[in-house]
Amino acid sequence: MTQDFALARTQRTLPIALLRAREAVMDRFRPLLQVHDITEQQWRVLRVLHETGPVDATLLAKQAAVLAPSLTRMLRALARRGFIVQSQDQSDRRRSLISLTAKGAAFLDMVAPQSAAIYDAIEDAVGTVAIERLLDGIDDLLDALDQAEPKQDQ
Amino acid sequence: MTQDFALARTQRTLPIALLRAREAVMDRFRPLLQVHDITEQQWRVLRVLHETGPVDATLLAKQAAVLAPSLTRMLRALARRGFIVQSQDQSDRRRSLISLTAKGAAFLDMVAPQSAAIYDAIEDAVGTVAIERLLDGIDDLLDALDQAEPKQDQ
DNA sequence: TCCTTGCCCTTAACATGTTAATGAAATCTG
DNA sequence: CAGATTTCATTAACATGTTAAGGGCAAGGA
Repeated sequence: MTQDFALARTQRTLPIALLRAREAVMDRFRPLLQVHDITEQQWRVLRVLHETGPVDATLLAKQAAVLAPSLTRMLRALARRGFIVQSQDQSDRRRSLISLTAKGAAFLDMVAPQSAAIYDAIEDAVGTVAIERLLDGIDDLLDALDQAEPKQDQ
Repeated sequence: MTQDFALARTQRTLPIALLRAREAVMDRFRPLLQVHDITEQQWRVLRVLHETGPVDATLLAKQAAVLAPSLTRMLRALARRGFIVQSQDQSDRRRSLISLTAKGAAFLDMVAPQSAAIYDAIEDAVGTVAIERLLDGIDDLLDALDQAEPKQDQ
């Protein structure tokens, strides 16, 4: 009873394949994150903050690919550790500006080389060209999908 | 301050790119899942059960790409709705065999065409060839990663 | 100005992700 | 066969995903 109707084989569908790929990649990073007592999502938030400088929560959430309610909780945790500070935007008091602290930047500088080394090992194993092809394929997928269903943002 | 040290641009790394791709695809399925009051993960479990027939929890978890503790909770919910039944394997009483019920199969048959239609729309938007290339690229990634770090399973 | 609308962030509630620990059963080892 | 080890499933504890709702603020229209 392999495929006797309209559904594709589960292992050969985008959602599961993308999920598996992500899990396989993240498995390489998990030990590092665990040693430094930080979650994958928190690490993404810190990296985006480093890249962009102070930003409001909405943009930060989008860039780090976390949902707003998750970000609210994570910021509490990151602030408790002194990695970020949150201040009110004076020109629009609904907005909250999030900034990396010196302590947060130092943490990033400490972990970044190890993170980069893991990524390099992945590139060695998979091949830089193959990874670039994959990233390009994903970009094309994203473009095609929001071309077909044009959301208002971006 | 775009990239002044070892870390790559976040938007151009495998973990985030794979996550975004998955989100973009799942956005298409979410309305359907919501209408039928089922989660994405529960839908995966039902589909795998349909494909494979009765299986033990460990294999089911692996095929559906969910963790064992999550599966335990989900099976409780799916059993409550009468979609699956759980029985003890007599040859190994640690194992629990999970089977799709007639009601579960009927639910699958009802939702499957709509799910397939959404997938077809995605294929139309993205292109079958591009999707196949992406899936092949992911397969290569997975192969390369567990070649480099050979786990005992599979 | 009032008031409606929309946006930003937060909270709530429930489901899943993640790791560690546990009990029960099977397997291995001496 | 007894003790140690491994495996299967579950539970626990905490973090995040997901949707809905709410409060505060901004912008626009009558």
